[in-house]
Amino acid sequence: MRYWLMKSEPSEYSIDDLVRDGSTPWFGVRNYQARNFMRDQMKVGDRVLFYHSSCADPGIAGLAEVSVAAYPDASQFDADSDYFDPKATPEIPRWFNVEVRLVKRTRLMPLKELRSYAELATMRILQRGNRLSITPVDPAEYAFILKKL
DNA sequence: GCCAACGTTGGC
DNA sequence: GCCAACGTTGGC
Repeated sequence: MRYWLMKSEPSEYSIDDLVRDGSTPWFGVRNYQARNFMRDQMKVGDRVLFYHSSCADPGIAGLAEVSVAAYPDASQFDADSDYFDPKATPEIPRWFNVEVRLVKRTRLMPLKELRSYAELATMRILQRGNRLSITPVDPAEYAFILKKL
């Protein structure tokens, strides 16, 4: 089993939305590295840290798990969508998404707190210039975070 | 709103 | 295939 951190802007999709929906397709990722993680590595049952980004209180807001393996992201074919990609076709899709299911809402564990733990010093999300919206999390880092939540 | 970091685009 | 310009991310 692998562990991941997935960022979402709460103004777009928050932990409250996931509590309401139970599960959701993680569509709209338009970065190749993040796509490759979803398409090639994420498996049903993988654990996910749900992270709020680009907001007043960035941090980990809940736990989720991969509930459906990657399949072509429907929004790439939708001309009315912000995520439309004219170069993608159903025969040769370019973008994929998994689905994630809520495990539980947690307290908000702020970015500042994450930075305060020496145990998490090498976490991808904490490195300067990090922008990837989906990143692998080390099992030891995941276990440490779980203990602190 | 600012700005550093980084990915993508497109001309050559 | 290089690389400058441009756009986006995301914390502050």
